Amino acid sequence: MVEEHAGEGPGDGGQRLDRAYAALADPTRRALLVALRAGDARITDLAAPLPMTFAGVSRHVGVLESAGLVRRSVRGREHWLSLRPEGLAAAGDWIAEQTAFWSRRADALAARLARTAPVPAPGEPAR
Amino acid sequence: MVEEHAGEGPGDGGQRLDRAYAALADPTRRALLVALRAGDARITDLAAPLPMTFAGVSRHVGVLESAGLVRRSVRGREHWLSLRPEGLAAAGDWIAEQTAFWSRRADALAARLARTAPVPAPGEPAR
DNA sequence: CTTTCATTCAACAGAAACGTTGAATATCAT
DNA sequence: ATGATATTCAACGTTTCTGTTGAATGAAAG
Repeated sequence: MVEEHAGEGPGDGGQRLDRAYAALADPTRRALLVALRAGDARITDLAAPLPMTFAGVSRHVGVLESAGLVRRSVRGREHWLSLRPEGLAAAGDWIAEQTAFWSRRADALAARLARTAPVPAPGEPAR
Repeated sequence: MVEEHAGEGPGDGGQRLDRAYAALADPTRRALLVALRAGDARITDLAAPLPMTFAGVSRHVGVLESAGLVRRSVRGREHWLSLRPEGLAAAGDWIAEQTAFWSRRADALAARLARTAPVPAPGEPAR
């Protein structure tokens, strides 16, 4: 038994998640993802508006790629980037699972309170 | 105008998000969050099962705290940690917003395809 | 008051990240 | 072939992270 707790996508030991969150932790990289919502783009296109060297952006793109957040398709001399929704979904899922757990606990607690005590005010924070 | 694009929680320039994702990028820190789902705990309790120095864990807790993912309440000589759902929610929201955007686009595209038949592809990537 | 417990702090070494520069590679255009 | 374009790669300096150690602080217990 390997203690596969708390939804770290099976297989990797959470390294996928490590890279995804590390990738998202940089504002430039988040900006790249947002830029790609407008449609696929070459690295040149992405780099143009950014206050950074082309090589710098190229690196960031590499990080996003190996985090599984973008896909690259090489077309001759130009590399086209596109979003990879599954990647972000995976990152979102871990968070979702945590918050779901909390909600469940919160609900259970609320239910228990509602059962055993004089209900203070429906819906309102019971203070 | 400051280009408040794409849901970076107003006020900070995304630094809150930076820290949250950076915090989540570390497996030890994620483990701490998971551990806290079982209930509030002192740093000693959290450190016990981890293959790391107490001081090391203390540092990680500090990171989680300044990322807004946990709350600390000092009680005499012991520090009790609890989860801070709003923190994770904020991190989750950015991701959710992105994926929502994609879904909307995907839906629109699907609808268009269904309506107009062999439309090649909007924008560049015409294969 | 002295000891134990819970925690931080400071200094350190090693590793990784960020961005730059200059050179290398491969593709397209003439 | 020549030259321009799109991109990576390697090396570098700086900064930030990770974890350790040893000392310092402060509260509880004896």
